[in-house]
Amino acid sequence: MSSQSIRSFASRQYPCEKCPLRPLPAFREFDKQELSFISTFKRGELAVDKGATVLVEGSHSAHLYTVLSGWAFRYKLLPDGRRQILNYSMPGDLIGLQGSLMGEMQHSVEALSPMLLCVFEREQLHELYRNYPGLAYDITWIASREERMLDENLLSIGRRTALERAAYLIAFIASRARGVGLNGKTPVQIPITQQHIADTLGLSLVHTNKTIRKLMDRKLVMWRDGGCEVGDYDGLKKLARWEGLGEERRPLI
Amino acid sequence: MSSQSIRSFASRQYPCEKCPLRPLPAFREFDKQELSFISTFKRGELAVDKGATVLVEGSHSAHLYTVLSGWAFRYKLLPDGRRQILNYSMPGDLIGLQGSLMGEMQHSVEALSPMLLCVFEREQLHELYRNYPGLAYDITWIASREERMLDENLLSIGRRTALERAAYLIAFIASRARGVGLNGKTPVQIPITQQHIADTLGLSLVHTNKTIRKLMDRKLVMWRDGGCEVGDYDGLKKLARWEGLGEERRPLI
DNA sequence: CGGGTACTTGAGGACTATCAATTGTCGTGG
DNA sequence: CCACGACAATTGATAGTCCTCAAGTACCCG
Repeated sequence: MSSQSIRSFASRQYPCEKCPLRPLPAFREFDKQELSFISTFKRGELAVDKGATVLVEGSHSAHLYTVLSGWAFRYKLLPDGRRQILNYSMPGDLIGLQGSLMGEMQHSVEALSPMLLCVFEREQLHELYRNYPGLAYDITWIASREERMLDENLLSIGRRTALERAAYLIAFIASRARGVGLNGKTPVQIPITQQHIADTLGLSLVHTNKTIRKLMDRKLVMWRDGGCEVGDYDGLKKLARWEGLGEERRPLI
Repeated sequence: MSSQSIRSFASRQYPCEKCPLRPLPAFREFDKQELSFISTFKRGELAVDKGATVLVEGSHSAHLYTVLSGWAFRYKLLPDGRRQILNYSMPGDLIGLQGSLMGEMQHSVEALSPMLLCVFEREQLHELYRNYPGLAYDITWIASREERMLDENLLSIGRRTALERAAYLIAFIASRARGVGLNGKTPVQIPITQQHIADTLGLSLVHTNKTIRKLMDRKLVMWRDGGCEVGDYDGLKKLARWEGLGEERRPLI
């Protein structure tokens, strides 16, 4: 268990009205009422360091977060320490919804990079459902989107070969990252280690390394500066037999 | 693709007021208003045969179902035919929510036994959100529960050994089935073939057979009448290192 | 009886895991 | 500036798991 610091800021660097994410084409327009409610809903911002554990399996968190910046991953552990990464979170994604609804967290979340999170009170979720049916619908939509991603991951781990899996995963993450403008300069830099990939794909670290090496030999991906970059997005999709995620504009809570 | 008949009944054998599921201890109480709205929401009943395809990936279904009786499974296919079973549906479960929210179905659903389904109109979902925040919350809760099950399955396929996976899956299904009173007589009879188990666990049919055989040798499960029965539930849980799903009472839409 | 489906079993080979070591990078302390 | 430890990536060897191929059995149904 890591003990990296979690600092919270009393002040808001990003009031909702000036949310840096909302203008992105990936997100749908919100009307004034909705925006002002979200602004009330937001309790503050939380900055966490790389490696910090944001949420812990088994705990009862009173909060719910939206990623403002940075990357994280969601995972579960077996009693003997085997780890399975379930999905990744990046800007615009909701963290901790499952815990808010079901009471106890059933998975943990760890930051892959420094992150800035918007903090919401779990308690106010009821008010949201009572007074903002549109937002309530959005939250269900977001849960459903997560489910869809899990379905894809399950298909991948269960039925794709190691090489296809790796290709799928990298294409999938890169595709999501591009959707939220994480490709400022060159291709997106995905800040993960091969151990993360191994724990996502259900492979050993050694075999993951050899598999990624094959992708690199084919010039489909590059591994630089402790992270990975896509070399040939379409090549990855084709190898993985993956259609891509037909992402329409989505809500941002 | 199967072409078994799907018959619809104009009449209702089970008006919501006499729903055979609602009295079960697995489900939470609903108030009168909620019940009467659900009764309006319900459009009719649909009877499908074993083997029938209830929903098809890629289609735009106008409906959403709740299982009244029978079993089904949700799956995805790779272009070359490899199949991954994502989860199973049994009485009380919602089918097709993802499709209703996201437009296009991203997975297919096939009946494992004859089924009776309550049919709802996707269109009315908005009215539900507008006027019944409690039910809206319930629907999100249900989506979240599905996500939790997928998380567990992902952990299983990714990090458990073949033997543990099989033990987990059978314990998991049996546990859910018991929750909805499917153990009328003796232990629950799970109406699946070894091919289904193989496609759920990400294993080949042959290896699945050998794995199940080991479970049978240990008297943890029995295979009879083309279905499987639990021989030693706690033994399965222990072998799989699985805690069980702490199921509180849940909503029934 | 023939044909279909589901379950079994054995054998050989492909794919992955484990073990053990090496390399390279980076930040810290001498 | 270099030694040092920590971490990530890499590689080779060996063993084990799992897949594919190929048959064979059992049962049900027309």
